Amino acid sequence: MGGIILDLATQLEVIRRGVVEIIPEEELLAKLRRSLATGKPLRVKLGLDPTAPDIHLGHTVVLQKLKQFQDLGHQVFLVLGDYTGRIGDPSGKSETRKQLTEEEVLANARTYEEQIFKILSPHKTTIVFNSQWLAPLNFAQVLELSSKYTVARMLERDDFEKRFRSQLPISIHEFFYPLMQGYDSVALEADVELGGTDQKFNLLMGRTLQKEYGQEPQIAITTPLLEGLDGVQKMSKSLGNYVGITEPAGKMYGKIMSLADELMSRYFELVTPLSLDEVKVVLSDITEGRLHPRDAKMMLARTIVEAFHGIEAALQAEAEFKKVFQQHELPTDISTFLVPYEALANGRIWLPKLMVLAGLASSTSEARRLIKGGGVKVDEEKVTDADTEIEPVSDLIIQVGRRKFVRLV
RNA sequence: GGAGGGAUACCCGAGUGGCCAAAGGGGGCGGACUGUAAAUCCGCUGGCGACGCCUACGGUGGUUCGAAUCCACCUCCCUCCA
Repeated sequence: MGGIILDLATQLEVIRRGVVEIIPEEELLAKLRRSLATGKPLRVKLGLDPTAPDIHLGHTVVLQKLKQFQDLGHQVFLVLGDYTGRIGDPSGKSETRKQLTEEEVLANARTYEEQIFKILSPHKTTIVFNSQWLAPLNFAQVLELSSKYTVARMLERDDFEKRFRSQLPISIHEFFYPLMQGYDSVALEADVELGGTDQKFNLLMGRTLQKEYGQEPQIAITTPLLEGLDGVQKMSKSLGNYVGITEPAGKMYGKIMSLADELMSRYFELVTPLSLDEVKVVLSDITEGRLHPRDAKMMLARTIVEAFHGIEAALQAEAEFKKVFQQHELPTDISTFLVPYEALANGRIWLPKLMVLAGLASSTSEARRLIKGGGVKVDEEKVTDADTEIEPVSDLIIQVGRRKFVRLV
């Protein structure tokens, strides 16, 4: 339904925007042309490996590209790699990943499904699990699949090659990951597969296998990888340098504000809906002194939060941020803590103990360190004596560092 | 199947009988500076109402006044030969 409405040039322009490579572009052209002529949408595939169940801003780059395809009227398939997830994609990793259990994979996949529709249109998206066609394969079929590719070619892949050269272990089963992902394309008869640049090898494997199985090869389209909060490594949950799309507005805003300035342009380009021209204007305004980098970053944070939480929440997060970090005032919402009666001695409590109970420190030893390091304030007064005992009157505010607050009740 | 090497805190990695709660780096946390950051500088980075005690160097036993360090066995990893 919906059908293909836009002409070739427009489609191509939309598809090209922000991608790293289209391999090969002429074939894409041919496919699009045929699709226009026949009215048959292209089958566009994106595989997700449900190892870490939270979608973050890094994923949104490729998801947005997928969304564009579906807006153009093409048929979008989201392959949840429940079967492949059991192996763990070795792409870009220098070591063997741990294998997940079936239960873990399924639970993660369900979480993905819930989050994915913050970006994609549910009724235009087909979600499939690759166990559907991988699980029924028998040993002979698996052998046949593995005979379609050689060890030498497998070792061409950058990360395998590195591991092989530095004599790190590569399990045989890891060779199956690209084969399985490629087979997904065969099973779906994909016309296009999307993926981050680190997926290039796997995407090309799809082409190879489709040819082997007598199909027209898919087009591989790669999107840039978004750097994580550290600005160095790609955003990933396991590295902890991510912004999850379901995170609360305030937290999301704060995380984006903590980005290094140099990273702003990447985020503007890859995760905001601003056009490249608009981004250029923002950047030149900064370099020419018309726009304060901080204000640009606030605009970035606001725009991103708005995309996932709406304009109201975004403005509120921004107001809160200004209040706490620019004016150094107390935040509006401070989580409260009730001191248990039995923790009191003569109506007083030892501060480190209170901090542990209230979740502000993981141990009294850590609490002592924080106090000695000058990071603890009680009612906005710095405390430096670790032996301090306080009377826990209600509305007393305990602050640790710049961002952890607790109000006693 | 045979020979050799290794496992140290969140990670990497030094330490080969007491001076070791364990060098150094990374990461993290706190402070200063800022624009919130980055960069830079300083401090902290096992637990315990603590100038002391407890738990810790893959696991289990042993030698010793004393073990991360020496011995035995076990587990896991790697290398070379086949």
